[in-house]
Amino acid sequence: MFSLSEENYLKSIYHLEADHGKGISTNAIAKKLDTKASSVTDMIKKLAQKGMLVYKRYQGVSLTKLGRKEATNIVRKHRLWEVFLVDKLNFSWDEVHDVAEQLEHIKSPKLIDELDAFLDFPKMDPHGDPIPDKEGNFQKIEKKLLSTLEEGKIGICVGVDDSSSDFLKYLDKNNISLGQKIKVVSKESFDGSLTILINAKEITISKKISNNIYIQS
Amino acid sequence: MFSLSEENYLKSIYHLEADHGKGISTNAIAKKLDTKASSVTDMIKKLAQKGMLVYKRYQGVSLTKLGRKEATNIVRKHRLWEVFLVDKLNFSWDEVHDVAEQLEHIKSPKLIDELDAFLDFPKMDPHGDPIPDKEGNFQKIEKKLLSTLEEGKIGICVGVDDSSSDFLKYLDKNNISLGQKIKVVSKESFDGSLTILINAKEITISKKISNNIYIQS
DNA sequence: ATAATTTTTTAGATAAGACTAAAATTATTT
DNA sequence: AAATAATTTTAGTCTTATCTAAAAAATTAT
Repeated sequence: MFSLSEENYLKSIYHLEADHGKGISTNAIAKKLDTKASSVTDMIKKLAQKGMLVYKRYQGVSLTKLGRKEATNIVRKHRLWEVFLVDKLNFSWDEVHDVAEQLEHIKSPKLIDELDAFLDFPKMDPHGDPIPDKEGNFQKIEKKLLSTLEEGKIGICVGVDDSSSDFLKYLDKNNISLGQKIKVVSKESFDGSLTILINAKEITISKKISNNIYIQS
Repeated sequence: MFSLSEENYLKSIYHLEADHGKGISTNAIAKKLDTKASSVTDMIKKLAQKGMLVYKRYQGVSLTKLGRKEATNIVRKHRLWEVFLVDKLNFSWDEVHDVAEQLEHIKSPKLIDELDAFLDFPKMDPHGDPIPDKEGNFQKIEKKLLSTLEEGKIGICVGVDDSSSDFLKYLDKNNISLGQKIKVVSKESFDGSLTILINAKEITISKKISNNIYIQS
């Protein structure tokens, strides 16, 4: 069994590996968890001890198979709870994160599989991120950043990179949601801003925004 | 905000007060929480500091209005989650306690009220215990112990005192559930054992069992 | 290649919550 | 009412997970 803290470390390292490949630095983990590097050193020693990751002094860490399995399960729980909150309890996609952050640590062999069934085995969470199945497998979704879409092309929103409440509220305000059809009308080469067509309405978004929206085209 | 530990103390003291009236001894709390009296002393000092209970050295404790409100809310959460687990996730009534024990500590202003609505504002949990509403009010259920029912009389099972898995499994095995009609066929004065009629079938139960079943008659 | 900088680790401290053992208080007997 | 027993509190220790400050190692710049 793992403590709440240990689980948070495993999850963070998992996400960092997904974004930047193996070999995660102490500092990167510290930044992700908003803690100090010295605290990270202590914890990764403990997790290495438990066989969850490989650690060599000054060399950063990589999850072991076991560690990845553990982390995947936490991610699975997090995302299933998010679906529950949105689908069943009327949460909006910008409200779910903090609560799911707590719910993901509930320990029960039966609970999460029943929840999965109750939700009808969803394949992705409210932000378009894939939900691992019981065995830890999930389908990789073909996606690219909206910012890479060429002028005149059409894409469908399949996810967001940033899941902060502020960003998601911005999207809501502009009618951007999962499954939404988006057409790039024009692209400003100076600052990378995009004019896009949504529901027959044109809006202009900054490069920073289009860099956080995933589309399928 | 309260820590997990503080919440568990508040909840235990609340239950002890419900059973034995005000003025709960250090030892009683220690026994309930399976901890040492010295640990209890430390914690009740802290909770007294926070205005959750009244404490005078060597005199035991009583919850303040605020403390009771806090405790009631935890009980509300616990029981709502129990309903969720049984009604939606196919848990049986002997499986819910440990998971609800974890879920009751999830902190979210919105979560519990949405859950309440989602479950259609249930008035009691799977063991027949009342669920406090948002304001902390709940209806007291008229009930008495099956052991006090006279020969020939009929009652309806409305709750259980002991919620241990073993006891609940015993009840399942003998078709005793909430709402079940029970007729006392005969009463053995020697050991207080009861022969009862359930679904046209007679079974004999010990005094210990009948002392843990609440009925309405 | 050496100096300066950054990153990482170690050492020692702190807070929460639990524990043991001993002292203080209250309750019960005789 | 004194003696004994039980309960409660205090004092000091331990563990987990944090922190700060300083030392060690690695990286980058000159």
